[in-house]
This record gives sequence, C-alpha cells and structure tokens, in this order.
Amino acid sequence: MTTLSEENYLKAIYHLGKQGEKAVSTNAIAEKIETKASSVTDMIKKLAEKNLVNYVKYQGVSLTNEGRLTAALVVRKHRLWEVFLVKKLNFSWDEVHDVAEQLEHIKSLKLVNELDAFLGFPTHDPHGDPIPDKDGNYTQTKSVNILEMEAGHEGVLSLVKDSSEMFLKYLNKNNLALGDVIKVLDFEPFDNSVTIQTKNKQIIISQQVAKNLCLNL
Amino acid sequence: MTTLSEENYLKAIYHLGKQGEKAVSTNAIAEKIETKASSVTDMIKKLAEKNLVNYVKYQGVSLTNEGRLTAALVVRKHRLWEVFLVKKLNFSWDEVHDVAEQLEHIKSLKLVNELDAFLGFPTHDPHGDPIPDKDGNYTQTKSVNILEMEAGHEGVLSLVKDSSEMFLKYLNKNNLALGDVIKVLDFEPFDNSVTIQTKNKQIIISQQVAKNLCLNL
DNA sequence: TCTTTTATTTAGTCCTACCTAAAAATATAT
DNA sequence: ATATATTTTTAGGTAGGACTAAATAAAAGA
Repeated sequence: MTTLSEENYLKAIYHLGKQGEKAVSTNAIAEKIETKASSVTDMIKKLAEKNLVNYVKYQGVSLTNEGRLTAALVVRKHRLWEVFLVKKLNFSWDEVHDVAEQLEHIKSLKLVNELDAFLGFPTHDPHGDPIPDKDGNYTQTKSVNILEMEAGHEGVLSLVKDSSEMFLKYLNKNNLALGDVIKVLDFEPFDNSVTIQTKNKQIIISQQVAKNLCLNL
Repeated sequence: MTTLSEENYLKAIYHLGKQGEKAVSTNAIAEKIETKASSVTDMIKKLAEKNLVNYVKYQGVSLTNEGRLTAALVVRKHRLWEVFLVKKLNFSWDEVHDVAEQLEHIKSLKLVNELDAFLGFPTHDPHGDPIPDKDGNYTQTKSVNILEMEAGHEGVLSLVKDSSEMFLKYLNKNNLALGDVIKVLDFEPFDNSVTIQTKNKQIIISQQVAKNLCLNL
C-alpha cells in the first residue's frame, strides 16, 4: 500500500517522464513537489526498495511497470474528481485543482469505478487532459500546439497544458474555453505573440500563453 | 488548521461526549480510536494547547465550543459523503463507512456545501443519523429504542445505532431497512429477545439487535 | 483507613517525511 | 586536461504521531 507522499512522488515522476522518455532528475522532482533534493533522494530509495522505480545513483529515476500503474491510477482519480467537481458541483475549472489533489488519494476501487460510471465514463478532464482507464491506459489525441500551426488554419481548443488557477483565470477573462473554435491569424516575430480569432473577436496572446494551448484540427 | 489525526480524536470525543454530558476518559478514547492510552494523553495535550478541548490531568477531557464545531463539521462531511455514496454511487449502507472515514477529512468549504445542495440538503444519513448544518447544529428527532416500547405498539425504523458492516449485513439478511414499519409483538423475559413484525413477517431479534434499533412513533 | 486494583501520565523509542550542511560525483568551461 | 560549477547523495537532526515500560494518581475493597 502506498502512502500519500509516495503517491505524490510517483505522480511527479509520471508527469515529468512523459516528455522525453529518459530518466527523471532529482532536481526536477524536487522542483515539481516543492521540496529539497535531499528529501527526494530519501524517497526515491524507498520507492526503489518497493520496486516502484528504477534507480541508479546519480543517474536519475524512472517508473517500473508497477510504479507507472500506481501513478496512472492516481492521475485517473484526480481527473475523474475534477470532472465531478465541474459537472456536478458547480466548480469552475480554475477551482478544482487543490481539492482534486486531496481526493486523488482516497483509496477505494469501487468508489473510482462507480464515480466513472456516474459521470458517464468521461475521456477527458476539464482541462482537456485524457483520463486513464482502470489499467492506466489512455489514447492520446494528437492535438497541435498553436505555436506549431500555420497562419490561416483553425482548430478546436482541446488541451490546456497549464492548469494553474492564474492561467485559467486569464483564459476566463479573455472568454477562452475548451471546445472553442480558434483561428490562428498571425505570428508576430518581434515578441513571438500570436493573433487569434474566436467567436468573431480577435485577440493577441503572448508566446507564453500560446505555448499552453493546443487545438484539434 | 487541524490534522487528520487531530480530527479523529475530536470526533471520538464528540461521539463519546454525547451520552452523558461529563468529561470523557482517556481509556474510552483509546478504545474508540484503537490506540493506546499514552498516545491519547499526548494528543489531548496538543488539542488543549490549541484550545480545542478542556483538559485537567486525571480528570478527563471535554470539547470547547471551537472543538465541538470542528468535530461537528467532520461528522457533517462524513454523513453527507455517506448519502452521496448510497444515493449516487450505488453503495449499500454497509459499504460506506470506510470510504466516508477518508472523505470526511477533505478540506474545502465549497465542496461540502455544494455537495449538500447537490444531494438536496439531506437531514439524515443512510443509518438515520442526523446531519449537522454549517454551524454544527441539528435537530435530534426523538426516536425510541425498541427495548423501551410496549408490546403492540409500532413505528418506523429510523435509526440504526451500530453502523458496523457486520450488523448492517445482518439487517440486510433479515430484510430490515430504514423506513420499514415495525410492530413490536412480544418481549421474552428469558433472554430479553423481542418478537417483531414487519412486511407481514414475524422475526425474533436478540436483545443485542433490539438495542440498536430505534423507531419513530 | 490501608491496601490493592485500575486509570492515567511520563519517559524514552521508533518511523515517516521533511530539513540543513557537508561531501562526493558529474558536468561544464577554459 | 584540469579547474570550476552544478547536481546528487550522505550524515545528522527535527516534528508529528504512534509505541512500551515504568511511575504516579485515583478508585475500589477489606
């Protein structure tokens, strides 16, 4: 049985391991979890002892199959609870993160699966992230980052990479939501900002914003 | 902010303090929480330090107003989650306890109150226990224990005092559920068993069972 | 009342998960 | 290639929350 803290480490490694298949560094984990590198080393040793991660001193860490499944099931719970909060309890997408961080650690197989059914087996959370199934698998829809598109093309906003309250509030303020049709009009080379059109309005978004928005073509 | 462990102690004192208004003993708490008396003493000191309990060495412990409110809000969450599990997620009343024990510690005011609304502001949990409101208050309906009734009288099963899985499974097996009309037929002096009638069937229940069933007249 | 039993508290440990400071390994730069 | 900087690990320590064993207070019995 994994502790709350162990689950948080596994989740961090899971997320960090996604982009680039190689081992995750101690410092990267420390930064993600907001803890010190020495604490990370301690915990990694414990997780290695439990066969949840592969660990070679000074060479970083990666999840074993068992560790990956454990992490995926935590992520599954997190995202299902987010859907519940938004769809059933009137939370807005910028309010769900902290509560879901707590709910994701509740241990009950029946609870997760009944919740899944109650919500109608959703495939994505309110930020467009895919929800792993009972076995930890999901199908990644290949959405494209705005910065990688060509001017003149359009798509449906389907994934918001940054789920921080601050960023989501920015999107709310600018009336941008998942499912919106967005047309990329122009790239400004000076500051890498992008002009987009949605709901018959044009707005300019910074590179930092564009980086976090992905469209389905 | 209270920790999970502190909340469990407050809850135990809250429940133990209900019957008989005097101070709760260290041993009683230890038994309820399934821990050792010495651990209880440690924790009580901490709670007294935080002004959540009144404590005099060797004289037992009682809740302060702040402690009682904190405990009541944990109980409120516990019972609301039980209603959710039974009404929305197809849990039976004997399956909810362990999960609710976890869910009761989730910290989010909005979550509790939205859940309350989502469930239609229920007043009682699946075992007939009253659900405290935002301020920790509830109205105790004065249901009567079967052992205190007279033969020939009847009422509606409205409170099951023992919420253990074993006892609830016994009730299921004998087709007894909250809301059933029960008529008390006879008291057997030899072993204090009781003959009752419900749904046109007569069954004999032991004193131990009868002790845990209360009816609304 | 005095003694025995029971309840409670204290003293000293342990484990988890964190920390700081120092040491060791790896990576980078000249 | 060697010196410097960065990353990672080790060593040692802290706080929360549990434990055992021993000491002390309160309650019960003779």
